[in-house]
Amino acid sequence: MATALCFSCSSKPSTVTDKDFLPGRRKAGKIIENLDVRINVRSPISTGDSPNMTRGMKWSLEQRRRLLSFVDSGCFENALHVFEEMTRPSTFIWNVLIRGLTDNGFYQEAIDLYYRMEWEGVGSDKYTFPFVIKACVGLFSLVDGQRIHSRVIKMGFDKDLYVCNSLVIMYSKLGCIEQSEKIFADMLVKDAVSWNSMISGYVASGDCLSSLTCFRDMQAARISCDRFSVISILGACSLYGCLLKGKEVHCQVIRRQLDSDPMIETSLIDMYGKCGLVQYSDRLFKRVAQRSVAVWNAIIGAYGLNDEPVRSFSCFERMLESDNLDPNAVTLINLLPSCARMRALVQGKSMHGFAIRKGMFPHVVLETALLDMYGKCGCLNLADSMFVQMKETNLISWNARIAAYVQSGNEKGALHVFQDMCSEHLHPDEITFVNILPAYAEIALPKEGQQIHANIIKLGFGSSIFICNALIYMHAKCGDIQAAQLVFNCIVYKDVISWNTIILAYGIHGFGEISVRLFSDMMAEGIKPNGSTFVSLLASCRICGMVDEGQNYFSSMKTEYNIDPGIEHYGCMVDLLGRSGNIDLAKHFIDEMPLVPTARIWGSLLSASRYHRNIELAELVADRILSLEHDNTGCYVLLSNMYAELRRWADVERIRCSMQRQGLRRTTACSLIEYNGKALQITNNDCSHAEASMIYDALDIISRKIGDDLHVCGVLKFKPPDLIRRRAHSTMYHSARLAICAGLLSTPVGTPVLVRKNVRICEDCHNAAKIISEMTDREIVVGDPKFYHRFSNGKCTCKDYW
DNA sequence: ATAGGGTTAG
Repeated sequence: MATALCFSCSSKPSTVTDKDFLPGRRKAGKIIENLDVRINVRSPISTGDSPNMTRGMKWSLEQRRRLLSFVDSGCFENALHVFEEMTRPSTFIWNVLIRGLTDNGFYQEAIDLYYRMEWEGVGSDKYTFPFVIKACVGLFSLVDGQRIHSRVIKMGFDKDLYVCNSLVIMYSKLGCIEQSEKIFADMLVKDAVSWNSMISGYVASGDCLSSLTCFRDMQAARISCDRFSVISILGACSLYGCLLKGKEVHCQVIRRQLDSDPMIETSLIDMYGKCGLVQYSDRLFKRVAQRSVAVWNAIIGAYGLNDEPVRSFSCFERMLESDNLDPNAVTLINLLPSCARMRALVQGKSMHGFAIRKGMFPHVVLETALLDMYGKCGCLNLADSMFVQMKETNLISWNARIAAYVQSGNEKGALHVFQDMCSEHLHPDEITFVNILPAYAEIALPKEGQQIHANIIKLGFGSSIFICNALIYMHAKCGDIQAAQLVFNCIVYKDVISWNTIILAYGIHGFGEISVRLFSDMMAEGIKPNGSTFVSLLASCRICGMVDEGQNYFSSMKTEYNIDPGIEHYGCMVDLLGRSGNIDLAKHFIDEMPLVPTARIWGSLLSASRYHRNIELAELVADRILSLEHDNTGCYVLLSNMYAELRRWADVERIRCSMQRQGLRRTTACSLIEYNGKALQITNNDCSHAEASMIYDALDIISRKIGDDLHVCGVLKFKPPDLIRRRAHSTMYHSARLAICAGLLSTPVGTPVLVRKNVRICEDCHNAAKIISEMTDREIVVGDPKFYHRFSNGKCTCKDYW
C-alpha cells in the first residue's frame, strides 16, 4: 500500500506551462530523476506535542510560514520535512502542498498526497479538488480523474463553480468532450471561465462548429467574451478557415480594445495566415510592438502556408538578426515546409543540425516535419532513417513516411510501409488513403484498385472529396475508366480538382472528345478553371492528336481565362506540335517561349524527332538534355534506339558504354496482367512463371499465324554481330506480348485484355497488339506510364503516335 | 490559497 513520494529540491522552472508536460511529460520526468529524498506518503504524522501551548502555537505558525515559503520556492524536499513535523496539518496546508506539487509538474505525487489525505481522514474542501483534478489532467489519467470526480459528487462539491470548471477542462483535455458537455449543461451557474473552457474544449477536439455555436450562446447568455474566449475562437476560425467569422472576432477585439494583447495579436496573425490572407497577417505583424518567438513563428508559418517560402525564410533571418531571439521547435516546424517547397535540402539539413545542437529531440512533431521535408526533397533514405530513429511515432509520422516513399517513386515500398502501419494496429485515416492511392495509381491493376476502394468505403471515408478525387485518378490510371466515372458521378459537390481529374482520366484513355465535352460541362456548371485544368485539357488533346483544339485552348488560357501558361502547358504544346509533324514549328515554339526550357520540354522534342526519324535534330536535342540532366536514362535509351533503327551499331555501343560509365541502367521493362485472379508480373523473355510454357506456346501459335507481319519489323532490329550475345536481341518475347497472351488465356471471350507497363510500349509490340486485336477480335488495352493504348480491329486509339 | 490562453506535422 505504501507509495513513495520522491522529490528533489529544484527551483521552480521559469516559463514552464502545462503544455510543456504534454508530450510524454518529459520535464517532469527530468526533475524527478534527480532524487535526493524519498518520503513515504503513509508515514505517521509526528505527534510530539509541545508542553507549552503558547510556544506550540508560535511554533506551528512558524512551521506554516516555512512550509509556504518552501512550496513557493519549489523546495518540496524541505516543504515535506516541515509537513511531516507538523501536528495535524490543516486542510489548508494539505491544499497548499497539493497545489505546489501540481504547479511544478509532480502530478502523481499530488494525486498520491490527495489519496493520503483521504486515507488519514482529513476533510478536503472545495479548494482541494481544482488542484488535484488539474494533476489528473497533467498525468493524462482518466482513471484517477473519474475516481476523484466520484469523490466530488459524494462530498457534494459538484455544485461548486470552480470544481465544475475544473472537471469540464479535465474531461475535454482527456478526450471526453461529451462528459464536459454533460457537466457544463448541468451547471446552474456559469461564468466566463466555464464558457471559455467549453469553447477551447471543442476547438481541441476539432469540433469547430460547436465551438462557434458555444461562442454565440455565450454572448446570448450575456457573458461578455474576454481575451481567453477570443484566443480560442480564433483557433477555431483558423482550423475551419472561417475568414468571415475571424474578421468579425477581429472587430470585437478592436471594440474591446484587446488588440494590443500579445497573444491575441499572435492568434490574429495565425488566423489570417491560415485563412489565406497573409497580407493581413503581415500588416498586423508590422504593428506588433514587442515581438516574441511565438509572433515570429506565426508570421513564418503564415508565409509558409501561403506558398511564400522565400518570405518565410527572410522572416526567419530577420528574427535571428533583429531581436536576438532563440528559435524553438515550433519555429523549425513552421519553416521546414518552406525548405521542402524550395527543395532547399542544405537549409533543411542545417535545421536538423540546429535542432540536435539545441537538444530539441525527441520531439515527435519536429521529427515528423523533418521526415516530411526529407521526403519532399527526394531523400527517401534520410526520411526513412529519421523515422527509424524516432522514439515515438504516430499516425501522422506514418502518413508522412508513406508520402515520402510515394514521392520518390518507390510505390512498392509505400505499400509495404502501409502494411507495416496496419500491422502496428494503427488505423489509417483520410490522409493515409490520400497518400497511398497515388501508389496504387502507379502500380495496381483494376482489381487491386477496386479492393482498396472497397476498404475505403468500409472504413467510412468514401464521401471525402479528397479521397474521391484521388480515387478517380487511381481508377483511371489502373485502367478502369468506368470506375473513375462512377466515383465522379457520386461526388455531390465536385470541385475544380474533381473536374481536372476526370478530364485527364478520359485523356489518358484516348477519349479526347469526352475530355473536351467535360470541359464545357464544367464551364456550364460555373466552375472556374485553373492552370491544372488546362494541363488536363492540353494533355488530352496531345494524347488524342487534337492539334487544332489544343492550340485553341492554349491561346484561350490567357485571353479568356487570364491564366499564364506554365512550363507544363508549354510541354504539352511542344508534344502537340511535334505530333502534328511540324518539328521546326515545335523547335521555334521552344525558342520563343518566355520560360527557360527544361529537360522535359526538350524531351518532348526528342520524342517528336524520333517519331519523324530526324536523327540530326535528335542528337542536338539530346545534347541539350544531357547538359541539363546527366542522368536522364530515357534520353540515352531513346537515342540508342534511334541509332539501332539506323543500324548505327557503333553509336549504340558508344551510348551503352557512356551509360555504363555513369552507372545508369535501363529500367527493366515489365508488364502486369491479372492472371486467374492474381496479379502477374512479366519481364522481357521471362520464363520464371509456372504458367510460362503455356504463355510461350500461345504466343508462338499467334506469332506463327501473323508471322510475316511481325517478323518484318521485329527480329532483325537488335541483331548486329557485335551485340549478338545480348539477350534482348529480339522483341519477340517482350513482356507486353507475353502479358497479352496471358490475358487472352485467362479471360473470357468478349472482355478486354488489360496490361500495365512500366515503360513505353515498343513499336514491334504495338504492331503485334494491333494485329492480335484483329485476329482474336478482342479489345486489348495496354497502359504505359503516360496513357492507355486501346487496340481493336487492328487499330490503336493513339493513331500510332506515342 | 481556488479554475481558463497563443505559435505545432500530413
